[in-house]
Amino acid sequence: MRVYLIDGYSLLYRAFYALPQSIATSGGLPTNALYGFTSMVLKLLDTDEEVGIGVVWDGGMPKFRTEVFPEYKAQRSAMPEELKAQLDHLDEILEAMNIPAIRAEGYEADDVLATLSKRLPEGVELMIVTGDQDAMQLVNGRVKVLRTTRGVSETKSYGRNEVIEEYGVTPEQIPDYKALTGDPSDNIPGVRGIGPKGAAGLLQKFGTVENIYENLEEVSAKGTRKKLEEGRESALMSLELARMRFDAPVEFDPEAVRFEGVSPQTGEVLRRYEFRSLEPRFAALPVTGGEAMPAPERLTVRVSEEPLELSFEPVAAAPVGDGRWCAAAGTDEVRISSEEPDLPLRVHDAKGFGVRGAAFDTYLAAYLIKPGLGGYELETLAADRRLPEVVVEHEDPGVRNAARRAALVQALTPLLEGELEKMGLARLYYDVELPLADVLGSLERVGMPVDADTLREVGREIQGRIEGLEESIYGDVGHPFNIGSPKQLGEVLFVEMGIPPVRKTKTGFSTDARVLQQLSIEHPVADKIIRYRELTKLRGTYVDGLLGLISEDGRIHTTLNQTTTATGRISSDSPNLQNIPVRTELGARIRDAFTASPGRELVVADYSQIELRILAHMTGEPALVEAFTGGEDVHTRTAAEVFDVRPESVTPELRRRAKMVNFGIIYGISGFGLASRLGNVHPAEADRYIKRYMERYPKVTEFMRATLEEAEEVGYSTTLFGRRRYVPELQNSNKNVRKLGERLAFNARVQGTAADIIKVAMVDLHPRLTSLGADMLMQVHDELVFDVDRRRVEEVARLAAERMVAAYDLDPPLEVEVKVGERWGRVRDLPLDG
DNA sequence: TCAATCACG
DNA sequence: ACGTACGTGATTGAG
Repeated sequence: MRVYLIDGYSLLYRAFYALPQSIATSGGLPTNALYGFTSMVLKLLDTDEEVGIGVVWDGGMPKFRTEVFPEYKAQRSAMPEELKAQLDHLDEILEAMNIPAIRAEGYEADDVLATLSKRLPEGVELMIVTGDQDAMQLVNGRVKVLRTTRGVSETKSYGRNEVIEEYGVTPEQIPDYKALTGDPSDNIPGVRGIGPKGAAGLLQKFGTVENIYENLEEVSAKGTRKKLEEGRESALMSLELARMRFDAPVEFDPEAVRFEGVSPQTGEVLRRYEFRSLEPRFAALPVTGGEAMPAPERLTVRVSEEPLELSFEPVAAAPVGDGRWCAAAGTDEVRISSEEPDLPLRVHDAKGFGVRGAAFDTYLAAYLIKPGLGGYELETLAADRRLPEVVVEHEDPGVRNAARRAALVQALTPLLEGELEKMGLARLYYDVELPLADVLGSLERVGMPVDADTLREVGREIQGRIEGLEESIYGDVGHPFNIGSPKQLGEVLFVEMGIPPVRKTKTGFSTDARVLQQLSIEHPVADKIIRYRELTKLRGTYVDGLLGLISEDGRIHTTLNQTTTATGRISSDSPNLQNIPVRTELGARIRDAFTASPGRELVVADYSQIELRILAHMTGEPALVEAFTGGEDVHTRTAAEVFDVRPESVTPELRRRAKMVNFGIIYGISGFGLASRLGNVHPAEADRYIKRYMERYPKVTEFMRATLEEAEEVGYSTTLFGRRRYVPELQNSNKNVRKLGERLAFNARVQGTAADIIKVAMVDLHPRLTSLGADMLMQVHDELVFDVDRRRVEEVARLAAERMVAAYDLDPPLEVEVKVGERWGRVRDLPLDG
């Protein structure tokens, strides 16, 4: 049997430094070392032969070497935080994969490996897996070293011949070799001035260090002899250090390391670390109950075909797929039902399965408990909470799966309920998120009416303009090329035409709108490219894209995601109706294709400056609160404060800058960032704006400080409604990542509170609209769109504005503006005074 | 599949 | 000294 013994820390460090830090879970946990380590293990196990595998770790401080030489390994700096954070998780992964850990108290991993290499039982061949060279001295007929190269993606196997080829000495001579050359990583000094070539030559002639010193007069080169003489003491001490010890209290037990398969939990564990690319490789591995660990508890579920009995208890359910459902009343009995399940139901993703009025939704609960994970699979939630595996006794795979899911939901519900309660999220859950799922489901089903003819007409006009621009651009450049390829465009502008590049991206020249804007002053072609980009964007995403998504009912039915954002906002996809153009003239014409249904008008109600009002409320900053309660224009007020002018002297340009400053504050500001948005303002100047803002609005400054202090302590920041955003970035050792964490923590409070407020308004408004025969069509973060009978426009507008303002008793109060029109791109103000 | 770009709040 | 504004989703080109 071939046995792989991995030098744990060696491989871990190698993986950590070889792989990019950008490998991390969506929750921010760095996983590069875990990924590299796991990938290597999978590589070793990718065989049909019988193998053994284990990981060898240091077992406490090695007394022996510190006595000989106190500075031993003193050079090694402390483990980086990002690696430390991964260490515990590696235990979990290896445990799940049934890979044993091997260590001996007071002995280093090297010593354990050395001892084991001398105690191989009959029929065992040892392969030592490591990222460094120490183990080379152990190589013999039955022991080889597998060393990682090029990071961890490739390996090289060292037998006796390979060692000789690379080092010029035999494996037995490696300690002597290191005693001469030294090894900085182990702080072995060696002999000053003797390198690999010299050491190999000497050892080829004399065999050992001892022999070299006994026959020093035979060393022909005078310089070398002198160096050896001076380094005698150092060489002998180094030899002591370089030799491994073979007396660790360990025995080689092939049965303990024999690999028979990974535990059934491995899939869940790897999924939790988001190692998606590794999944196919581990799927090929055999699975066992895992002798080393207690067999997992199983929950066996019986399925009955009898019709579901009515019950007053909530019932967990999952769809079978053919209109029937599996319903779990307890976790050990599941029934199939094709009845209407009017019962209060517990489900996972009610909206996704068309369930209304759910009593509990594990999907939404998991999101509130930890937003920003990117996915909330039922199986993952169950594995995270160490739920037993559910086994269903039924022949139909569809039924089996549905029954299993129903049982999991039933078992998870009380756990998640308890977590929500403990975290202070129960109200937000039951009063807002859970009812909101029904509202969003309704918006999706109703859909946005779209006028395809308008879209096609705008499309034709855009197409004409694109063709004209293409010709003109080719003319300027001198030949045709793919304007849509940033690579080709960069080549044309900055190489062929010799225009000095403004910025670089990771892969080449930056050609984004800001760069082109800057170039357009001297080079008219840049402006044409800007317009070309705008037009092709409109054509591709909004004309062609939307036309392809109009349903037979003449409407577009988007999907509204309730669990995707880190801040609590909802998002829209397939298509995204939250980014329909509005800012340019042509963009607004695309928006015109979204219409009211016949006989109706669109009513658009949006919160005015909701994020800045929230900031005023949360900070209690008088200057900010007054600006709103006094009905001032907040950007003008900020301009007056920051630029130190009277409000009536604020020019449009100053107001524009102040508006940027206000946005910057909400996003978490830096002078450089602000300057780069403002253009023609130096970072130092922008820094002064910020400094001035902080002086004029001291309570905002204090609030930011308090937010960070708390987030650092508890690990998350909260909205007014208690919604959390975890900010692991604050613990990162990289200063820039920590700075990012500060911005995230602060911004999430403001953006998240705004998201909470409009969600409350939606839940409140939806049933009231139904009774007035009006439809809610869309939510765009701070704005709601309604489809309203002409005769009821004013009534609905008043109701919407009133309920949106009432959603939260803010100080300064919330304010809502209402617009009306047949087309989304042409809505006019609807004054509602009195 | 990833990076660049750009649409929205 | 160093890298830099928050949150999304869709399209495109290129490896």
